[in-house]
Amino acid sequence: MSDKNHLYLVDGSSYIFRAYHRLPPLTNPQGVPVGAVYGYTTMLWKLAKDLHEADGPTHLAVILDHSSQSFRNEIYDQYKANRPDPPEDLVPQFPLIRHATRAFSLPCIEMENFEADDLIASYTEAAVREGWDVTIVSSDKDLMQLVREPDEGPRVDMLDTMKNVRLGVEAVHEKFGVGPELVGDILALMGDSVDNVPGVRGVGPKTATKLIVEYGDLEKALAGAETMKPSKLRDNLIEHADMARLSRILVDLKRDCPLPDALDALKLGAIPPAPLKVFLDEHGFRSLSAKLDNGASPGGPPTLPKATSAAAAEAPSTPALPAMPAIDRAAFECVTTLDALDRWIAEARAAHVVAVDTETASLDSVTGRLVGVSLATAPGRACYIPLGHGGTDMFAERPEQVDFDAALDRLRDLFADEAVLKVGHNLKYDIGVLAQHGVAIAPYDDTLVMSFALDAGKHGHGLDELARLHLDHVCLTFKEMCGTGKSQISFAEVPLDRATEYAAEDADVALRLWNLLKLRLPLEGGTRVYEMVDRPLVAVVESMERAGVMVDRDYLARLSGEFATEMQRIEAEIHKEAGQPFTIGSPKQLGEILFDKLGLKGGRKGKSGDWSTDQNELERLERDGVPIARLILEWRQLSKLKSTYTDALQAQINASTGRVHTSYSLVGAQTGRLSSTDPNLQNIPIRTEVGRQIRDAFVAAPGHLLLAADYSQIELRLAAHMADVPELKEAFAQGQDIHAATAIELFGEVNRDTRAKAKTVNFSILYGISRWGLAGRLEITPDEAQALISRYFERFPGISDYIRDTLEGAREHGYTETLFGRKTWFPRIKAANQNERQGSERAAINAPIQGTSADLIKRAMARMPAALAAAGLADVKMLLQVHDELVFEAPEALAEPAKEVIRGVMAGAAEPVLKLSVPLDIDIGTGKSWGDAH
DNA sequence: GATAACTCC
DNA sequence: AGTTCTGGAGTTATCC
Repeated sequence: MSDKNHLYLVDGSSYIFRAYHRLPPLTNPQGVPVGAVYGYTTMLWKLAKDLHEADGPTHLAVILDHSSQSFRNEIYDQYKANRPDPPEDLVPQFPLIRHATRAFSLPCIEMENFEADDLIASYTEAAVREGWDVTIVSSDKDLMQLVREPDEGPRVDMLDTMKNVRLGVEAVHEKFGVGPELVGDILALMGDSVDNVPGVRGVGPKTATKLIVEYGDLEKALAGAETMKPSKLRDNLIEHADMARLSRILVDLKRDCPLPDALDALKLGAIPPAPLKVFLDEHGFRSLSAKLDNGASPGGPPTLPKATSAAAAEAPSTPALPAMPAIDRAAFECVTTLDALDRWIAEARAAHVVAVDTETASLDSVTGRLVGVSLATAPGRACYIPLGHGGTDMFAERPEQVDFDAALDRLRDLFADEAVLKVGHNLKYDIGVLAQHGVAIAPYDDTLVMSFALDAGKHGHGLDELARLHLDHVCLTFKEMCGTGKSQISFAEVPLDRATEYAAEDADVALRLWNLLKLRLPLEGGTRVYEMVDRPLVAVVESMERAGVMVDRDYLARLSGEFATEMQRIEAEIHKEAGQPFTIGSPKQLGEILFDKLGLKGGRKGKSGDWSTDQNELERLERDGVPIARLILEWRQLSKLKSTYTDALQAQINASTGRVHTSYSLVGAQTGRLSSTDPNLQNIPIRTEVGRQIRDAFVAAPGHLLLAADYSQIELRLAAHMADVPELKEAFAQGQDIHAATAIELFGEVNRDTRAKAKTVNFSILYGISRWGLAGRLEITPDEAQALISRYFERFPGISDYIRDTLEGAREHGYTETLFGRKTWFPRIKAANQNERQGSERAAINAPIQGTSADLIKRAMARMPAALAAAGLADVKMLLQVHDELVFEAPEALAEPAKEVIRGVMAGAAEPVLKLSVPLDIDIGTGKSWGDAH
């Protein structure tokens, strides 16, 4: 950070036009349109907040056009003559820009006869003469003439706050192909239809750049026209030379206007909150107002997190903090004696917080051998304790290290110390590794989970990514330590000095991130969901993973064999139908066989140019009476079941436990759902009879039963509650068939057909489907689908209100929220690209419902172990979660009593913070296998 | 590594 | 000018 003065000049007039087109048409409580003003206000907030940041403003002024007339009209009476009137709902926002600026106690400068651009140019000149840096907050191409980037001396750049990019000389070159000093010449040749700068007919940006680059400047290009070979361009240049010269004068910026305020008067300081508060409340800018109430004041210490506007969503969230020392890998200590270890442990106890990271020989927390532990006690204070480096056999060479057991004994006490908070990034992993050695970790904070609670949807949450975003630091990578592919080595083989740099850095970074994120949680409303749901869940989910689930290997092998035989039979039939052998598993070959060789009609091609052969397409062919289609579908199903389940699952059985240990990600789904990998136990087949057999491979241990408990219709229930639909709530309260009830509302009668349709509509609405999507699903026309949707909204007006309110909220704030306050961000909700935007809209409609459902089951999971223990059922183990279902393993005698405890915890998951207006019904079954338990 | 296909809620 | 074709996940296979 430099103590140099840095002047920010905000081009208010051009900003408001852009904001008007980019932001939704909000109105304030008085009904005045304020969308652009809101954008402007959040921009000022962000700019003022960056005071004291590197490259942030020390001085700031907003520059406005005084009127539509300026001295240029005297030079050329047609200047800006055919500019259209501003849109009707933008006009009342012009004066509000001045109000907003005054509310921030910032200088607002305008001057008769001069345009904002001229004042900006003049202030820039004056500041540069004083040796100040200048940032012009605008994306107006005319102002690019002012950019400068000398080897030494002041720098002038531009800042586009909407795209959050800074533009320097390089960007000018990119846009115009020449440096800033020649931009005026380019603009003069091009002309500008909006400002009615004539330019030369037939010359656009490309030709203008070509001419200036070739001849050197405007005058030389005009002079050179005479010698050009005859062309339309040559004629135009000669004919319009005078217009080009006039244009050059019009686009030139006046750099010596009188300055209404002296430079020093533009000094940026703490912004008095009182007038700002009045302004924010007057216009209903609630999120900013709340921030102000929370103590965040833009412009002066303390500087706190930025506004929760959609614009802010695109930038990384980095609150200003007391300065931390730079990350210095050379300062990390490699601990090789017990004395040194004791000193670090004492330091951690004194600090009452320690960041922890474990290194293992493989990436599996159940089998991964512990290789070392790193600790950090303060930013910049970190060490690595190697415990298992070197070869594993008795005679292998091992670098000097502390005694494994003695070190773990000492760490065990520290990690269980109630007075020392343990911080880690993805602690679930470290808890799992250390549990293998009888070491427990409590209390703890997890920066991965904290980041997710704050920024789900904004960016990833990996340690390296967060370090780049929040600490502007690039971490050493695992790849740099261990290599990749065949030559990859185990972390145990990494030399101690390198291992120390890598491992201690991770602990140091985690601790720094924790310092940032713990500050943001309460300010941004993330505390409740983090403390009540996600943080306690880390240990609960870890114990589920470690428990694993028993899988019957012989049974799977038998199924694999059956599937293989059946596949061979079908394969032969398919090849016979096709008249030649081919790879059925290749969609490309299959498409060619079906549509080129056999000449089947009605195929569609995807964007790769290949024929589509997906399930929809094959089912269509089947209906058209094409026998091969059915065979392919059957073959595909068996192939999927065999490769993904019956073969793969056998390989996933852990050799030492004899069980399958999945890994759950707490940050895997933007909505707050868990995800499951290695293997994914959340997509075990159930829909078809053949697939269902795989569920029978998941069995209870001898003397035990599996118990499966699932929420019935949870998302529809939550939709009925959240959108406040009396008819649906009533139907749920009376335990009615909800799809049948919907069918009555939609079609006036219930039969198989109308119920199935109603069910489709119910789910489709939750997913924000369009009429075209529904039409495809129900095989009706888009018009009929639209009629159905309209009728649904008419019958359940709460649903259409919910959708409207959810989308408005997402556009205004950039995020949606669950009933428990979990945020999901939608940075693309205002994307110019329609597909992207509508995709975000559908996701935003669904996220509060799916996310609330995820919150509920997670709350149930977090409470479950204690509830079971309190009922004397500590031997009942929670094993699996499948979004609305929990699977337990219970000693046979405990299965019945466990049912009631589990039902109680699940049904009461919303309480006490929330009273739902619909009951939560739980279906519970038991059996020797997962299949039986359903 | 990308794409298409399929599995689940 | 012309299109819009349900949300959230993970794994396997083929092909480049």
